[in-house]
Amino acid sequence: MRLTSKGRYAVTAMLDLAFHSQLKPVTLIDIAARQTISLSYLEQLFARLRRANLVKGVRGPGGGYSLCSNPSDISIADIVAAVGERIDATKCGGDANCQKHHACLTHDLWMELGEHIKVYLEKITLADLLIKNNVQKIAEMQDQEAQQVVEVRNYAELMNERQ
Amino acid sequence: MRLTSKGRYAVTAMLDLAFHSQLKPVTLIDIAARQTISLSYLEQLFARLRRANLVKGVRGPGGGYSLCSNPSDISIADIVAAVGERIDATKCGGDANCQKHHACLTHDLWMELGEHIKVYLEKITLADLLIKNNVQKIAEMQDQEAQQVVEVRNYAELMNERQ
DNA sequence: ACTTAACCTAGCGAAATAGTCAACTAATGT
DNA sequence: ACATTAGTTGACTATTTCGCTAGGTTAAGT
Repeated sequence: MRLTSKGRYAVTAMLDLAFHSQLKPVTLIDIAARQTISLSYLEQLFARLRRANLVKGVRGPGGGYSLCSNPSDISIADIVAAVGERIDATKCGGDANCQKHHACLTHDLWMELGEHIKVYLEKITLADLLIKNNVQKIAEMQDQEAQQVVEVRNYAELMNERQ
Repeated sequence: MRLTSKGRYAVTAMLDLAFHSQLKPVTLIDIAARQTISLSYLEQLFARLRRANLVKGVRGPGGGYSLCSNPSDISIADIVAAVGERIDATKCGGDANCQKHHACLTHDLWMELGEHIKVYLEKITLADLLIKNNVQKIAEMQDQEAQQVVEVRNYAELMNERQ
């Protein structure tokens, strides 16, 4: 079992999407900037999220990604599974052949642990996270910082043109 | 977060120990044979278990390892932590500096998940596993198989001597 | 002395992670 | 029509960890 940045990035990006894609699609460039995730890596993750029917992409100017369903219908378990993070804690993947065709001494323990975590993550949806106080505060701060970056960039371009 | 064979082996070995070390210490050779774990790898794991005061080693013939406390006082969380498996699911290890000195959008989610798993594993002790039907059945079968291996080995040695 | 088994250290091959880089295709605004 | 934006794909890579091997040293029993 393993839960790494891959799954964390995926959930963070999906949450960012849930926040900002109400009106129009959100570009990966924006998400990458706000959440400080490598753009190329995000692209890989979103390829998987799209294949799992969690997001849809719109091409061309003004394009980007948006959610396929309501935030209340997308669980953390869905997202984590979509990017291929293994929640299962057994060695055998549930086949009960961990030790020479038989189950190992602790097979049941890991099966139950995996099931436990799965149920926990299935119960939490993007909508649950959206209404959390802390999440809203952080998201607002990120928006402000991103806005400042845009302003600095525009200012720099302006000065460049004047030269 | 990550739970690999390292933690699984450690718990399995400790459970084997709880089963067989009632009367006298158990050698890692026996555990390695019963649980099909590499002996050298087991030695590394037991070095950590010993440093965490979960087991004590007795050198010399008739030596081996035994538990430091009652099986009911040793939780799975203790064992997993002793061999250094990270249960924590955050990127920052709880420091809340996942994103440029601040907490990332999903920091709380991973904190709570980690805490949830920790509590779950803290509640399960070696004694809980010992009384499980499945565990007893598997352990008995392993004992029989190990006994057969010994008999085959003795027979082979006997035939060798006759040559 | 000799065996047994704990204890210690260094290193290795395979796999996975967390990316990067570059080229390609598809849709849109002008 | 054409440049721009956005998404897709694939190959490549530095780094880390895992599971394990190989070799030794130390301490205790017989």
